[in-house]
Amino acid sequence: MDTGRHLIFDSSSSSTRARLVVLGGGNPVFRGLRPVVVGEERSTAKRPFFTSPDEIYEDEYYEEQLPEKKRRLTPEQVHLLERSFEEENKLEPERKSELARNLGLQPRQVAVWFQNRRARWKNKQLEQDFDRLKSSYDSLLVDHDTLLKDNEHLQLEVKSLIEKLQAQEQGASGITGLKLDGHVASSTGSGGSAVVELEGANQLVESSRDSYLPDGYPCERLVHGEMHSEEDDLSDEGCSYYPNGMFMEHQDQEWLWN
DNA sequence: TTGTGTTTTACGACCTC
DNA sequence: GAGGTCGTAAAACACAA
Repeated sequence: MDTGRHLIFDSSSSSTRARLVVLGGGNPVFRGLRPVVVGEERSTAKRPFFTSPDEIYEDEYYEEQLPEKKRRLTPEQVHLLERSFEEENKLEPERKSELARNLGLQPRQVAVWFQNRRARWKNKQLEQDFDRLKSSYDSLLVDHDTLLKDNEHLQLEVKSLIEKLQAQEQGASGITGLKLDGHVASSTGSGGSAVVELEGANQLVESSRDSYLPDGYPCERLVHGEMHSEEDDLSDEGCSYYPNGMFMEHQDQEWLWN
């Protein structure tokens, strides 16, 4: 990661700021030495490459190019830049020049500051989007788990009802009008619904449904208001306990995070 | 004081208009 | 060609040990 060392110089005698970039790390004297001048919007006045390691220690050069640390902008400068960024996060040339003049900075510094500020803003946006998606996902997950539990509960109830009916069928052969011809329909592979196919027994099932079905629950497929004929399709095909579009398998949700 | 993680400033490469 | 994004280096800074 650390590809080299930078020695930064500043020309105090002119507005041109010069940076000496020492590439390659290790002893700077023996590496590729390339002074890079950044001045008025990347001044073209570049100092040539050093031709020998000794040149880096030339007194004249240091007299001319005093060492400079990378300076942070003052809080006042940052404040003004922030205010300007809030107004418009893109920088037209006139605005850039004006800001630079007002802040005592190079136009290039203002441009760079805006570039970096946009990058930070974008990162922040991404973080916020992630948080929103994550909480939405977590909430869906809770709903999903709740529905799975409901479904499990329903299946148990159905099973229990069937057993009751079977017992009644055996013990009440003299009662007319109650003919059991039921079974638990196959569930969907995704923890889908359980449906009882009954003939003449809907009232028994109806009597217990309020105990576990939420208000407005789409359970018409489970218990119809009237007797079914033999031709009625009472399988659970297409009858999920999830409203349309709500159900998602856990593995199907992974795309959200990939 | 020192080691380490984070933020800020600055640049080069590449892309778009 | 100007100005944008993206990735990264390195200085500056914050902070725990």
